[in-house]
This record gives sequence, structure tokens and C-alpha cells, in this order.
Amino acid sequence: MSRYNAREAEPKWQRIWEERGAFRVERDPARPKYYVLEMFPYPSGRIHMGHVRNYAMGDVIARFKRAQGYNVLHPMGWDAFGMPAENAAMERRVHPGEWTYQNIAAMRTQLKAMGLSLDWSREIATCDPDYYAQQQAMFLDMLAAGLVYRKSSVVNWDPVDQTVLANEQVIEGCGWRSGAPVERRELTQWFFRIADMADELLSAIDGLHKWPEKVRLMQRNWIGKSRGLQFAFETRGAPAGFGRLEVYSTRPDTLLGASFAAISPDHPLAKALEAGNPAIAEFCAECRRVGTSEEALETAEKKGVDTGIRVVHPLDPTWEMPVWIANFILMDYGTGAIFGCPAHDQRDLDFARKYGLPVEDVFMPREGGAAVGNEAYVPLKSEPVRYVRGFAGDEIQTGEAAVEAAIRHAEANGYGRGVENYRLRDWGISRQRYWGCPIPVVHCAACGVVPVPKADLPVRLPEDVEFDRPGNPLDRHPTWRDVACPSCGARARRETDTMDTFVDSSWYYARFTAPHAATPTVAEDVGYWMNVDQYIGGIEHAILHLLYSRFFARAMQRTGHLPESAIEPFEALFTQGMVTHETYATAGADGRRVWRLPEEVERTAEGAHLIATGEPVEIGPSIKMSKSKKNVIDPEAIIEQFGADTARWFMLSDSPPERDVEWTTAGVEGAWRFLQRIWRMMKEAELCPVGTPVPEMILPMAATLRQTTHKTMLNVTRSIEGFAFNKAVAEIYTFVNAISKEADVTEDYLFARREAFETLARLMTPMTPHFAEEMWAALGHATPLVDTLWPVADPGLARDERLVLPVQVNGKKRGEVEVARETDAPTIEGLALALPDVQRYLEGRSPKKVIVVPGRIVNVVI
RNA sequence: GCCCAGGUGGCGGAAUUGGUAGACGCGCUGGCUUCAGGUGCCAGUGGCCGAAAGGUCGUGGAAGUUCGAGUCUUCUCCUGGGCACCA
Repeated sequence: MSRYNAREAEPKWQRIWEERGAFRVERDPARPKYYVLEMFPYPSGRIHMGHVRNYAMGDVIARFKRAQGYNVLHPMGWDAFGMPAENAAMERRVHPGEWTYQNIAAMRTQLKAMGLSLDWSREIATCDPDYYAQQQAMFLDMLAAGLVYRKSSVVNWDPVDQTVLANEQVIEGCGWRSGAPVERRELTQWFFRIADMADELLSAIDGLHKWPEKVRLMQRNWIGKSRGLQFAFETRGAPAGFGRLEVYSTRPDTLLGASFAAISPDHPLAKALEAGNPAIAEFCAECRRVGTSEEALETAEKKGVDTGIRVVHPLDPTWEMPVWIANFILMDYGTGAIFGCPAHDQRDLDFARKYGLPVEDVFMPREGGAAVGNEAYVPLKSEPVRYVRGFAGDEIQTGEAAVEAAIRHAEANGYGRGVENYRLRDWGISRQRYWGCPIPVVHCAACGVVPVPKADLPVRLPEDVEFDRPGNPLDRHPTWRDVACPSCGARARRETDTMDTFVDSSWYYARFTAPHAATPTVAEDVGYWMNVDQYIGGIEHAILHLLYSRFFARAMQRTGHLPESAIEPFEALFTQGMVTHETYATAGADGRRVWRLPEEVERTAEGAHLIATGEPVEIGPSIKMSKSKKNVIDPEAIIEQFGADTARWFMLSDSPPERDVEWTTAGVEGAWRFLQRIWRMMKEAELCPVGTPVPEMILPMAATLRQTTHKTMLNVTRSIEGFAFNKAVAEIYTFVNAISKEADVTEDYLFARREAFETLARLMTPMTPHFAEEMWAALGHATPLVDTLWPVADPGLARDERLVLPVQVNGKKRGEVEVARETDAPTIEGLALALPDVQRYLEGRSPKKVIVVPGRIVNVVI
């Protein structure tokens, strides 16, 4: 019996596609374009199952669109700058560039073994001087356009990685990569003015209809727009220079319930007080030690210290309140100072109860309502409430209306103004690191910051660097660092900071449209190819990468590198789920778990044990594949054993693409058996010769098979378009089951069966491209499938002429009627009522009501 | 604490978007094929009652709307994820 041999077929077809240049694309105004992009990988050295899933999905879309006649751009590249290369350099004394390019070569081979429909002629690596030269050119344009600036700021210093982290990159007070507790340090840094675009980036989210709602919401929350009142308290007893205290509140309607003011331990006033007051100094130091970790803040008790300073209420000169330094006020948000209204904010209430501060109700529920006890009354802002200490507007109104009234009151009386506030801060891009894109400026004692002339770009990374100690090798490389000022020629110092790698990935999608051009982009190419029609990647990039890319597209547009139409770079976004696997552990000598690789473990009905020793193995939950838990499966081994098509097929089966998928050995083997089953069926089937025209007479049973074939075309097409690959797979299973049931050898059948197998091959092309080609060739076709268009169903054939309608009695199914498609409602009703099963329930009575939904259902109500 | 998803057989998941719940796959059970099988083929597979026909219960729980609810509404329990002393 012949078997499908993936090991021979896959490399063969990969070679044929390459020889034909099947996936190389050029601009072609005559054809509609379609740009499919998967988030490009970091070249760690080996692909993992997450890559397989991501690129399998992208390839389905790319091949599908291509078969539908689109001019499909489907490129691949490498997000190649980054810390692992420097870590490797430090650990193994290998140059980061050498390490990176070796990894790229290895991963390119692995990706090619997957049989992806990529245009490899467009491959880019962000560490390539051709790429970062263009990035430097854009940086200079952005600098000239005022989108980049330098400022001295307190930064997060990662003591392990010896680098600055953006606020967004600090996770629970620790470096997001190193995990080391972050320290504070003051440095002069380069920033992109992303915060200036906060409002535009926010409002444009409304137009991203083809993005997951979840991601849109995350971006909205990240930008964090709020409207409130900013005003200044007059102070009594404050040090010189602090006559007024600026505060910001999103609930100015509660101003008449204020009982204290509070400032952040990082507030300038707190810092000024620290010098002369040991108690305050100790409190502030304690606050800084607690750090910013989630748990610490969550469990931390609300604490504060009274400064002795008083503020005057803006609406009553005789009303004075104390100023406290409190550990729950953030310096980064608003002005770093608030007024506390304990009745309507739980934190303020906890604080007031602890320190015996007054609690005054401002509003109450519309009906009834008692004074606040130990739970603050915080209704939705949209809920109407009864104001008992309102000062502006109606007694009963919503919080929203009262806030606006309070702002109007403040503006009319000159003590404050309405202010839009954003959580989003400017994007710090300076990194004190070697393996990144050099920032192309020179620092001159006389001229200040001088841009490197474009003619001198790229500013190349020096090759002769040492990684024998932590820190930035650029900083201790005199011949690279010390240069002549481009402006005055005097001795000057090159900027030794490199750019955040998020910069590299913020515009690569545009570079793919003209990857080798001497300018960052080429108007004709970005004009033709942008935007990305479908972007696919992990949810972990939902905020940073996607927000930065959206900012960058706008910055590129302002500096003339993108047309206005490409302002939102990703038309549609799909975020795929993770690949998970069970975890296996044995008991270690000290009682701790020792994680075991899946290939070390044999599963049985009762449990699992180590293959080598028979030692029992504890089976843990299926979680994201990670090296630390050893629950990883190497894609290369799977491709070696079963072939890329089997791996791809399994990845697309069962789980919806946006959800997590559990990798199981049984599942992969099932996928492999399925391909073998199709192959065997096809080989054993009797078919008419290739190219036989449709026979005039079609036997009823053969017509049924033809109908199934055309229905499957419709269903699979719809499922792929809707990103329901799991459903497309299920529909193909159903189709194969239908084909296998027919064994007739009459002429009509030979035709219907050929049509079915040919359709099967064509529909499977996006998922299992090598297998489909091999089938197609075995069916007698000389032209490869890759150059064959997507099958289009004959709507007349796919249509059911007779329908089976369920008949319910009081909502429960009691029988069914088979009718012609066009049968009218009264006829259906008559047939349904005549059913013995319906008569049995009617017991001679006439029904109260009969609902007939043509084409759907009949319900008899008695 | 806030926000967002999601709870459907032994398991992964379908359900034409208010119209036959459990498609398809995995697993399991029985049978056939095979020297053998971790291969292939056939049949069965939500619970309960029943020999069967059939009945009955059933989509985390409770109530509601409807001729009809996995789907809509309200409350509630649980799981996963994200964010945060955001004023």
C-alpha cells in the first residue's frame, strides 16, 4: 500500500515553488494587493511552537488570498537587535553580530522547512546597517520636525542589564527582561513625543474596526484620558516658593466634601520638607523602599504624615485643611497632589478613618440614604444622585453633569480650569547598550547636540568591542566615541546611546514594501502596498509594539515617509492564542519538583512515568510552553518525524485561533493519520481521466456527492475568511467522510469523485500546501496547485432543493417534515399537523397557535 | 480594587447569531482484518428510565422575557487574563 511520504514531497515542492519564484511579488496596479504580515521573530536560534502557529495562520491567509487572485505581499524578517545577543557575547565571548546572524541562518532553514509562502527576496534584519541607516535617517527627520527631544529625567535603572527601562517596561518594580529590582537614577535621555499624540491615538482607535475589541480597550486604558479640574490651594506655613499647591481631581463635584490635601512622597514640596524634618524624611524614605510592586502596593496600609502645612478651601477663605504626605499618591499622574473627599473615595476614607479626619457626605442615593460609615459611596458617574453638599447645579443629577458644573463654576469664578489628563507618557528610547541602532548625533562642547549629516550615515556599530564586563562597550571605545564635531570640527563625543528595539519594530512593516531602497521608504511602494491588510501576532504586544507602531506611522507621515492614507498601519489585527502543554515533574532529592521534558515521559491510563527509570511522574496543568518548565516540543523534531503539513494541520485544528491550543501527541498523530487516510483513499479510488467534462446525466447519488463538494467549497471559504480555521478543518473532515462513503463505479460517479478529490486538494492548499500539491499531481495535473485559483462553488449545485424541518410541540422536538425548498408556510403547517407524533399530543384538539419559520422550524403550541 | 474574556459530554470544541444542543476530532467500548500490532476497516459512545419504540433531564447556579434561550435581561458562583493607590 502506498503511503504519503512527507520527507520526500515537502523539500521537492519547496524547491519547485522557489524555482518558479512563486511567492516573489512586485507592484502590479492591475491586480488588487493584499499585505499579510506576521510579527517578525527575534532570532533566538530556534523556532518554537508559537512561531509555528503564528506563521501557519499567516500562511493560510496568504495562500488563500493569493489563490483568490490577489497580489499578495507576505514577507519575513528578523527583529535582530536586543539583549540576548549581548548576554551571549558576555557568556560565550562571541560577537553579538556573529551570534545573531548564525541564529538567523538556523531559523531561516527551519522556517523554510515549514513551506511558508514567503517572499524571501524581501528578507530584512534590523541589525543590518542597510536597515538601521534608514532608521537613523528617519530619526534625524523626526529630530528636525520636533518629534524628538532630550530631557533629564529620573529613569528606571536596571542594575543587571545596565540599562534604562521605559516606565512601560517596568513590571512590578523589576526590569521586564532581567527581573531585577529597578533603581532610580537621573540621566539625560532621548524621547519621542508620543504623549502629544495621545488624543489622536485615542480617537483613532474608534476607526480600527478590524482589531479585537480587547486590544482596542487595552490601548484606550493605556492612553488613559480623563477630564477633571486643576486648581491651586493657597497654603499657610509652607516653605518659600510653595505659596500655592496645584491639585488635580476627576471628581471636583466632591470639593465641598474635602477634608484634607495630600501629596506624593516624590512631590517637590515633600522633598523640600524632608531636609528640615526627620519624621518626614523617614516616611519618604520608607515609601521609596516599598517600591512599586503590585503586591506591595495592594497590601500596603494607607499611611501618611501630617506636614503641619494648611491649605485654604477655594470656596471658603475661613476653611482650612491639613496637608499630608500619603503613600498612595502618585507623582506621575496629574500634579502629584490631591484633595481628599473620604465619603466618596475608598482610599480617602480608609485614610481619614485611620487619622481621624472628617467625613462629609456630598451626595446620597436618590431615595433615602444614610451617612457614610466605613464604605465609601461611589456610584457610577452616569447614575443620578441627590447632592446634599452640591454647589453648582441641580440637587439631583449625575456625577458626570455635576463634574462639568463644578468645572464651569471654577472657571467662572477664576479658581480653576477644566483639564484633560493622560496616563500616557513620552517614549524614552535611549539605551546604554551596544547591540542596537546608534543614535546619530554628536555632542560638541561648543555647538551642543549636532546631528550627524545624512551623507555620513550610517553611524555603524564598531566591530572591535569587548564584552568582558557589564555596561555599554560603546562608552569605552575611544576611537569610535571621540570624533570631530560635524559643525565646527572641534573634538567632540559621539552619542553612545542606542535606540530601544521597539523603534526597529515600529516601521519594519513599511520597509518590507521596498526593503533594499536607499531611502527609508519609496512613495510608489508604500503607496501601493500599505496598509498591512492583515497583521497577526501575540496578545503580549497588544499595547507597546502596536501603540508605538501607530505613533511611528504618524511620525513617518509628518516627515514625508508615508502617505496620509497609511496613518493606521494595521488595517486588521488578529491575536492568536498560546501553545500549551502539560508539565511533568519528578520529586527531587530535596523534595522540590524536577521538571521533565515530554520526550522523557511515557503516559499511561493511570498516570505517567519516566521512560528511562520507571520513576513516577507528576502531571501538571497545560500551560504556555516555556523552557523553565521544560514543557516544550521542538518543531524541528515534529517536522522531521511527521512533516510540516501534519504540524500545520494540527496547529489549525480543534482550538479557535484566538484561544490557547494544547499540544498533544495524540493530536499530532491523528493529524498524520488523517493525511495518510486521504492519500490511501485517493490512490484506491476509481476516477475518470483528468479533464473529463461534466457528464450530461448525473445519477442522484452522484449528484449528492457533487452537492457536498460545492457546499464544502462555500463553507471552507467562509470559515477561512472568518479566521475560523478550526471550522475549516472540521468541514474538510466531514467532506472526506462523505467521499469515503461512495464506492459506485458508474461513469457519473467517476466524475463526481474526481471533482471531490480535486476540490479537496485545492481547499487544503492553504493548510497543507505540500500534501495538496502532491495530491494534485497524483490526480494527473501538470500545472502546480500554487498557480491554480481558489475553487468557486456553483450556487445551484450547493443549494438544497429539499429541506428537513424539525417540528416542535410546545418547544420540544416531536418529529420532522421533509419539504421542497420553496414550500409555503400553510402547506408546511398542514404537513406538520398531520404528523402522527403531533396528532398524538393534540389529542383531537386544535392547536392554539402554529409558528412556521420557512426554512427553519415549525412549532405547534397547544 | 477596577476592567475584559470565558464556563457546553471523559477531553479539545461546533451550533447557520433567538430555531433539531453536542458538528468534527481525540479518547473509550465492541466487532472484523492481520503471524503480530501502537496499522486499517465497521459499529457504538451526554445522564437517567426502558428489551425496544420511546420518554425524561441536560449548556456553572437562580429567576425572567419568548411559541421557542447555550444564545437576550437581571442577580449570583467559579475560572482565566489585563491594569492599577489613575484621584
